[in-house]
Amino acid sequence: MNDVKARPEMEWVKSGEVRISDLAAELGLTKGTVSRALNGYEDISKKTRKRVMEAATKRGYVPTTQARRLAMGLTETIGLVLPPMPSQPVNTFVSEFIHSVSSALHLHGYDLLVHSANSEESEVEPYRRLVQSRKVDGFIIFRTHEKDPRVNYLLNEGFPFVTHGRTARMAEHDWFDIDGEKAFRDATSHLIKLGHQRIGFVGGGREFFSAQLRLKGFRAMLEESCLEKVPSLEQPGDLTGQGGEIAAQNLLKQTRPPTAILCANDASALGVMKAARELGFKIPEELSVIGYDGIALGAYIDPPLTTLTFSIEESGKEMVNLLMRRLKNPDLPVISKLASAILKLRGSEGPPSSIQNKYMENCL
Amino acid sequence: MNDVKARPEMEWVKSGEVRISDLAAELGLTKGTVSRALNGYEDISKKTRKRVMEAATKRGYVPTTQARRLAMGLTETIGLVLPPMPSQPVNTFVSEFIHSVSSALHLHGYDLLVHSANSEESEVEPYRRLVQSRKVDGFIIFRTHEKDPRVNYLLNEGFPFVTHGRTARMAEHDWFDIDGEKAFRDATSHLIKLGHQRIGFVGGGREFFSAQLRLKGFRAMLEESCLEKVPSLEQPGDLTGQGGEIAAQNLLKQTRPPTAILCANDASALGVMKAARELGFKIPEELSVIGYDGIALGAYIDPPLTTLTFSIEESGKEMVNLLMRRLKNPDLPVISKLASAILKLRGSEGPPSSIQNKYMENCL
DNA sequence: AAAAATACCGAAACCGGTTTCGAAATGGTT
DNA sequence: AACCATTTCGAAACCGGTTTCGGTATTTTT
Repeated sequence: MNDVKARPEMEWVKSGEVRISDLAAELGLTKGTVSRALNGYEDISKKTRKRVMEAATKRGYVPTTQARRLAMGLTETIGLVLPPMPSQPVNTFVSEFIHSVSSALHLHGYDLLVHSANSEESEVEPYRRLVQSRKVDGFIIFRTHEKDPRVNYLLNEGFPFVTHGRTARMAEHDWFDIDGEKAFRDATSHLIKLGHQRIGFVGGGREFFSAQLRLKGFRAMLEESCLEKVPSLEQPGDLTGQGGEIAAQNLLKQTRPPTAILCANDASALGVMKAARELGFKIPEELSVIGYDGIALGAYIDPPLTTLTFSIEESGKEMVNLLMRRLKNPDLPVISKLASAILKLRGSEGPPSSIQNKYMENCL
Repeated sequence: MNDVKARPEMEWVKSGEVRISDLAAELGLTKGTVSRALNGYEDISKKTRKRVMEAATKRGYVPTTQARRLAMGLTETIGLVLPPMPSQPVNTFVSEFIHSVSSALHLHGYDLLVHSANSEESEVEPYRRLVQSRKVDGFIIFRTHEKDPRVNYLLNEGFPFVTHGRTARMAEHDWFDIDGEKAFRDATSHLIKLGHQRIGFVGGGREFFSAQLRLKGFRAMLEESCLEKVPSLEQPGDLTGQGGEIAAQNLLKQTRPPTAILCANDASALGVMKAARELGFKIPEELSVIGYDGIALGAYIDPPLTTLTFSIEESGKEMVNLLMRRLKNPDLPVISKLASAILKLRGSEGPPSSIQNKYMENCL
């Protein structure tokens, strides 16, 4: 017995050089047996299992992922397609989100494949390619549109996915979202309670469903508080600082400018603050500004930006949970999860300089 | 002939349902022949090639990636491991970088696998796992340390990778870097020309090699300009806003505070500006601040942050080029590329309130 | 002790492609 | 017409695993 072991063998092989067939030959078994031993099949004796496991760890055997996945008919990979980068990256959401999704997937033995879309081609093209080449088992989609071609395509294909954000077809697919409507109701309510009567709104691009919901929440709270809806106080935006600047100029140059501005995101809010400074508005004394996203940088500007914030970490985790559930059982009914944002008061809002409560009394 | 075609066939199959064997059977060929026809082998007649190609597009055949890669013995995938997220994500570098790397890889037919490291385990662990399971062909590494365990591991394994940033072993591996030393020489020189004599420095963590090089450039320019090196003016930092705040307090509470502060990145600079405001320093009149990174939001604060900036887009592209070259021919000599940052003047720096040029005359 | 049940492992098919090798069919020469 | 060179394709091995099925060895039952 010892003689056999005594013959010179390689002390150490570089990682990934040991195949299952090598192990099998070394142990005098077939690769099928080795495979079952390592994967916990019941038809392997304790003794052989132990032999196999020990040899595997000793030789540093790790199964080749590609081969295993091919044999098992799955990719254990989730795709995430980055939208075309705006010229001005607006916030740190994407990197945080990727980080969170990736680590959550890892707990389930899944990998994250990140693809980037270029702006020339159709939005669904990357998805189509990934589906057809069978590189992924499912998708994480974010920044949904109301009528989202990606969602349409995947629903049509019957391909698993979860969205961050709702769509027109949200009854047909799993989704996770932040309750932006409620968030903006809260923020609006906060401003109204501070005494604001003329509140401006900087939107986030009509294409994003979430932006519409935020606007909806804003309008709803205005109506609930018996404040008249002034169309000129609702400005479109594009989620960038530049868009915020333009919108703010349109708002503040009016004969009766708003005393507060609610922004669809923090980047817009920063643009608004810049424009306000340049037009001579003091924040928060003469103008309150509230953003959405909770970016860390908001705490370092003057005044620190009051914002609506939520846990990106949690978002990623929840979405992965939804997706894993779907992959395990494609026929389960669709479910969704709505998380809420919280208003983080940091100082860019306050009571208006001259409080006029005349309208307030009319309500209720 | 027509009879044969006239029998009912499926009009449309869902994506990814056609295998090469289906195509072969349909065409009366073997899968080997079909494969060679599709891959441009010369031993296929024009006629059959055309037949095969047409049938392939008609049936929407796309080869299964897993199978192809297994057969060809490569993964066509590059790994990128995200470092543990700081509690306050500081900038948009990561998402931009991922986007750029991903789209550059895509041009070469490669995929990007994004993994995230959790802080509990060793830094090399994710790399080890990816190497052993043969999930990737190479790595993109960023935020290098001078003595980088990841680099050590991969060099030892002989596994291909490219770093963003130099290391102690930079002669042994391909790398891309921004010339932070030159950048900080430039920035320091700019401040000196404006008349500053006492310049503070907020570092970026001793563990990052790039931070040390920036400090080196700062010191070199001081010496070149015959300004004395004051140890108390060099404060450590951690690339976060909070770190910047603390460093700035240490600098500005001194009996002779600096008239300008150079920061290892923009996030630190924002922290510095916040602390300066709170201590009553007017920027840029009483204190000049310069950052590094060129984050877009820096343009929206008051005053807009002067910063050193470079193209992340280009960084990603260059690194992918280096890596692709390495993968094609592992035995090529190592090469590197050093790009330069440019000083983007936005307004957070200016001449000191009281210019004292007495020391200047002594130099040369 | 013979029969039946069980434990354990080998053999082989399979996942879906790629690539090598050799044979048949075609074409060109003499 | 016989012969050799090319063209063209089929057959089969291979990548590195997983999983089904069936056959011994071994144990349990009667």
